[in-house]
Amino acid sequence: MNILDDLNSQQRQAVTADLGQVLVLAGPGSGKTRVLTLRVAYLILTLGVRPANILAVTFTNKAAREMENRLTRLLGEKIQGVWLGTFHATCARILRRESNLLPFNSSFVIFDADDQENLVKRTLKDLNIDDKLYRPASMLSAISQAKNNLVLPSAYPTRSYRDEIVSRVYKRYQELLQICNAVDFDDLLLWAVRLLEENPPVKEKYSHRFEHVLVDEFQDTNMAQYRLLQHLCEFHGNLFVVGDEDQSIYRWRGADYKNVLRFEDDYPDSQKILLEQNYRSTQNVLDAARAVIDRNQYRTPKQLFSERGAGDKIVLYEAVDDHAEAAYVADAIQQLISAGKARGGDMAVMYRTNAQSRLLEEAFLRAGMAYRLVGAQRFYGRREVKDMIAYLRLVQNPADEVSLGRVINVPPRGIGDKTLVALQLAARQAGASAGEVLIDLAAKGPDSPFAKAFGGRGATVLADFGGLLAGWGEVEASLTLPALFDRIVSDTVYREYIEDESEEGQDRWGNVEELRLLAYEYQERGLSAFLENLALVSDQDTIPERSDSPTLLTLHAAKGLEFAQVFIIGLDEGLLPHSRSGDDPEEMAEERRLFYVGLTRAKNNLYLVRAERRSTFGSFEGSESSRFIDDIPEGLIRHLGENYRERRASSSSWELPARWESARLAPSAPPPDSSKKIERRYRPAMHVRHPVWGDGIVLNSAIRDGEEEVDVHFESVGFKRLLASLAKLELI
DNA sequence: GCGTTACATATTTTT
DNA sequence: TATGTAACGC
Repeated sequence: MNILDDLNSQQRQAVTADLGQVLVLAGPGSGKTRVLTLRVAYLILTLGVRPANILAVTFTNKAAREMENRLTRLLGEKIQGVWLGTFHATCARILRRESNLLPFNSSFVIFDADDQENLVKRTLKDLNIDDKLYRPASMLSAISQAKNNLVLPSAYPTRSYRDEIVSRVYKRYQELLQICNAVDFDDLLLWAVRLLEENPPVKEKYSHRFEHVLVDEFQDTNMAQYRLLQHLCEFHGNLFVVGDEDQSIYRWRGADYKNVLRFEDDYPDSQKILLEQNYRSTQNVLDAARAVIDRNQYRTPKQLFSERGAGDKIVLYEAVDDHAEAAYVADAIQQLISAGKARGGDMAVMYRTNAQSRLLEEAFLRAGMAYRLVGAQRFYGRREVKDMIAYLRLVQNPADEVSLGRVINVPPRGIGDKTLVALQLAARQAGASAGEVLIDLAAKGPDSPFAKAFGGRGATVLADFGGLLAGWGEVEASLTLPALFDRIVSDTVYREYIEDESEEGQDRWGNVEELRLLAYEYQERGLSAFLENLALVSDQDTIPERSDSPTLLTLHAAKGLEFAQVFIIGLDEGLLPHSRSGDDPEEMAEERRLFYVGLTRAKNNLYLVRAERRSTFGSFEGSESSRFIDDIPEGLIRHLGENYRERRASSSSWELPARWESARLAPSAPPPDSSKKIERRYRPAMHVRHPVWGDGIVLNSAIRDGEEEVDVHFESVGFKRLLASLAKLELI
């Protein structure tokens, strides 16, 4: 069997493992995708399993596509029928098939993060809850967490007053989703699990069908996904999962690497196979990575080894400040390129937070160097793109009030807040969807029973909009998708609305055209397939694959990628590990894994970079070296930078061009004149009144940077820190 | 409905 | 620092 020829013994053991439950723990660069793909090929070619009886799930479209390509190369036509896709896409597929058993119909739309936020805001308004005290983002994360753990609104625990609020918001949020004939990302999983649990025949159908279930990145599964897998493989019991606890970096999205341990508990007869040979990195890189990750608990220790030799030492560069840090990176990369030691596309700069990319970009720009920034502004997040998608969604699903709210007055057609609220009210009372009311208004005009609910002008403009909607609905079946798209653009005069003389306007229209191009590809499959893909495809998929420029990206975005030269910047306490991880050991362990993921992206060289001082929100502060650096054995490191000037002077290496010093910003302005003393106007225990927050008591007051900062406890909102010069505080 | 201003806020973001 | 947003006034 030639597909097994190039495998090492561990890989071969995994690919040809006996049926039943198999857990493959695959270190970075150990060929896990290869093993997964070959396992599918092995099932089909050697064991004669029919493709339609195989389900393979991944987390990203990219991973799914990658697998599909490799399988096609191996199997050709024989891959036809394999269910291969992301968790979410797989669930959506099942839900559409079984929608008669669910509280929404098969034209349901999938709400993305943006839509969710809109809906939660509306929920809060509905329930008269202060969105300052109960932030939509925090409500959503609580709801998401509940869904990931399969907790329904009725079962939401109410241990505190806050829980009580969340519970009410969760409940109402779900009702609104249902009114909109929509589901959110988490619902796709949750509903799929409920569908299987509450309808035994359905579960039987799918679990009979899927003789083999295979899973990629298993360490990133949450409770809902884990349960789903259990149900789907219940009948045949063939569950093949591949993952690496050490690369679990999505805890905050509900992922629980402990599912790896759970798997072994739940399936005591399962086989466990470790892939420990690394084909990517030099031994020095692996040794450093291992030193870092070995400090984590609850994991299977692995002995990663490489046959690529020790390689170069890891460079640790300590810059004087964050500007110098960025300048060093840009310079070092330029030197590498001009010395012919690397190509731009071989290099990446990784950081903990997106904000860190700004200084890098500036440094690259100043040096006249091209770069590729991952995850900056998202194509699908652009306003004009979202607008067009909202129109299309309304055609498919007129009940979608979030999309309706988005575009009913875009371009402006005189439908304000009041009219919109009246419309929703009328719809609720009639037990109809907002879209139906609009269409009825358009058809019957003043004779419509709804006309009375609005002022004369309101009824007219709403009817006009309803007319548009109804018109699109009629032609949807007969027009191709791009034709429908054009019709909407022309009916709404959308181009004239966004395209002005400015470059920005041109860009905007360009984005709309790009979306139309995408619609063109969906001529055959139609509107609903198009919308589903838009919802389930991530922005990562829109990144151009090929480029010969260095890549700038977050550590999260780097997972699964590899580069010859890797720079990791910001190795300071507070940034990596991030201060938000606080003293929670689980969070700290995740920060460590994140660093580990970054380290193991490197094939040849690693550059760890930090700054003695960096500016955070305006103020300039000294920073401590990251604790993770201390974990790397001294013998693997070569020191450069601020603290090591002597060594630098004695070495004639290219890592430190003299130029970088001049690349730093001009000396900063002299410190604010401290001679002009500022008097403290507020003292503890003073009673004050704020125009917004009302009455409060001064807790403390201090002069900082020539400004008086006052800490006040308000009766309405609690603790606030204010600038005396800005806040209009009144003594009472 | 639009532009201005004041102010709060500031991780990561596979789907 | 710089950015987004929410309330305010026209």
